[in-house]
Amino acid sequence: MSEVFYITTPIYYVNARPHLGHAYTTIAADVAARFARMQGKDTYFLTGTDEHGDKIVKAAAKEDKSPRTYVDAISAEFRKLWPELSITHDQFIRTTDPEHIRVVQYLLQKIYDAGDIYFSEYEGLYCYGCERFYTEKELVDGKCPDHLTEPEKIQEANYFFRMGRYQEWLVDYIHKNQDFIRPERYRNEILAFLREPLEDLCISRPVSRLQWGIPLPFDDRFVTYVWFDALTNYVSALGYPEGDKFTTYWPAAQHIVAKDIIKPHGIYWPTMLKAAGIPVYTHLNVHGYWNIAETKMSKSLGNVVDPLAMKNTYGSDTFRYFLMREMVFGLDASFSEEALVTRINADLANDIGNLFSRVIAMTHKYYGGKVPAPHGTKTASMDFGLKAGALQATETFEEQMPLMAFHKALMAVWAFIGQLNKYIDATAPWELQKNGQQAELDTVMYNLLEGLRIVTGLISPVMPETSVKMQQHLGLEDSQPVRLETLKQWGCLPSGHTLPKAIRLFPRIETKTDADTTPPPPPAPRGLKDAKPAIGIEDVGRMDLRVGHIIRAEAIKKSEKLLKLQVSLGEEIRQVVAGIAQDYSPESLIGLQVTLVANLKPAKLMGVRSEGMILAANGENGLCLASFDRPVQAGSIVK
RNA sequence: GGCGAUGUAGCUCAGCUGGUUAGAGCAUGCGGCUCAUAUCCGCAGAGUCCGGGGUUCAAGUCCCUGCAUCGCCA
Repeated sequence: MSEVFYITTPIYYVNARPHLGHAYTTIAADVAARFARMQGKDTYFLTGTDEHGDKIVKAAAKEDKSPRTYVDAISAEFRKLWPELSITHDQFIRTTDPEHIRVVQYLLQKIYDAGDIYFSEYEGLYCYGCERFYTEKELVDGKCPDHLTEPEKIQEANYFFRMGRYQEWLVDYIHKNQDFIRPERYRNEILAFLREPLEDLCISRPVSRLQWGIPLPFDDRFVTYVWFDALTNYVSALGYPEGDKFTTYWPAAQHIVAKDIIKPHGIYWPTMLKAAGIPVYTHLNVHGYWNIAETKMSKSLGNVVDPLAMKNTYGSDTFRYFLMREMVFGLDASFSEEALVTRINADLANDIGNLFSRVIAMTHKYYGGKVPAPHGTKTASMDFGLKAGALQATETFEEQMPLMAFHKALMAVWAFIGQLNKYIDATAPWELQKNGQQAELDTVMYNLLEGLRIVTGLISPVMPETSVKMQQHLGLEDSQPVRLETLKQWGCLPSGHTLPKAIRLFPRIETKTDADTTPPPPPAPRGLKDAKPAIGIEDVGRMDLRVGHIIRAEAIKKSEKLLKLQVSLGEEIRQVVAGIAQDYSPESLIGLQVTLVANLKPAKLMGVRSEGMILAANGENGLCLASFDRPVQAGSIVK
């Protein structure tokens, strides 16, 4: 095994704010990086933002900003988000970084000098609305499918990268390196694509059409376009061509990407590297999409899951665990808060949280919190396959993690957690205590704590915060990063030291069952006391509020609070029952202007029909009717 | 239209090169324990392994075909 590990996420295009997909990719890369560190590898983890291109210019214009101001703002959002999700990247690169720009130009020049970039003039159908060319086939009735206008035939010249030249080499390379692109389905997709002749890649845009880009070093009338700029980040970040980091880490490079960008990463990038004389990366790891399930809980979220909101509601570790456990790397998965809550309660609260809690609690009960010493061979019968189970879990974990099979790795850990819970049942420490079987009890309790030590280590790449918390409660030195090697050895937990009291690692989340069909309220927008859930303008619009003039008022017999009012809305007169008798006498109301909810369903109060509702403030000195500071025509709309 | 993938318990999915009564988690029902976050442990029910052919002593697993869903390409 190599001693070095270099992992990257794609650099995220800043025409949109961070969403679930970004979070997943980045967390997956972080988990891989943390695992590599756990293996003792010299690890480098890169992420960043992609900031050039016409979409950015447009998005910036929409917000009335310069591209620079705009990309600074969105890029900052990504940069601020990652620490919230416990992301431990070593570098955050931006394609607007001067060092990156220099490397892109260096690389372009190098490939240009080698003769793999050429200039070519061509004629095409151009839609000015879309600012792009269309092929005949893409058009609908000869018109742009977006703008429904006929594109114009224009001539343009651009620079092209001779990608086709490397097609054979690439096919051959993919055949020789079975796991170059993985999982296999995406490898097959790339190979299928490569069965057709590979066209050369247009890598420029004339400055007349786009200024927000990196100028070609050999022709300043052009800037480089999208992929050439973006992909280069993986080497520019390392200081290619001569940086130490490049020399050290590049040979161990791995990329993680979502399936929508496999072509640039699986085809453009390897051929670019080949043309530049750079060895290709070792693995392209491709994952699927998160489908957002429309459920009761998530309706209010719309179709975008905000990673930060998830973290704030459920916690970073929990969110990370869910994403890693729920998705089979490579396949699509569906996201719903219901599924998330199910995982939290079942896997985290019940399985691991409760296990941790009960073991620590027993340690306090039986030993005053002091870790007992095991009794070795004398109590060997108390093993119940626990040591073997621990090793099995660790080995499976070690096997699956480098394959990005996070769900399988976690399943192995949970199998061991299940075994620990069974172990408690089988050994029944409370019985041992009652029967005075001290040696057995010592061994059992030590084994449980030791088992927890291993669990703590195994979950650390996925749930770093929880892992640290557990380590502290097991009396382990948290300053020491967890090493995989120590998880394969049984008996590393020292005896004799005193543990802190147990804590709830993962509180259960109470779910409302059946009866509750209304979605739980989204958080109130402000910190008001008794704040109600947020509503949209359409909800406000549903209320028909009117100015009413009170023309008659009388008390309702046997009621202390209610008054019967006749309220004029101009065209009609409404009878309204109002609960204001304690603060207003009937006489005092005549002629007052009030606010009336005019479309409230009629109801009977104390046997009296009421066709609306008068609004009033509930102040310290009783009720105060919502009135108007000037005369307003009865029936006027209030909004 | 071409290529490919998938279709297994109510839900989400494991089932490698074909071989005993088809598995796990969640959900459901019952039982047990009491150390623990009303948690944990055990048991149970439930599946024509998409339909139809075929190869084989033996097929969820291989072949053909149909249907459905999805992806890539055009």
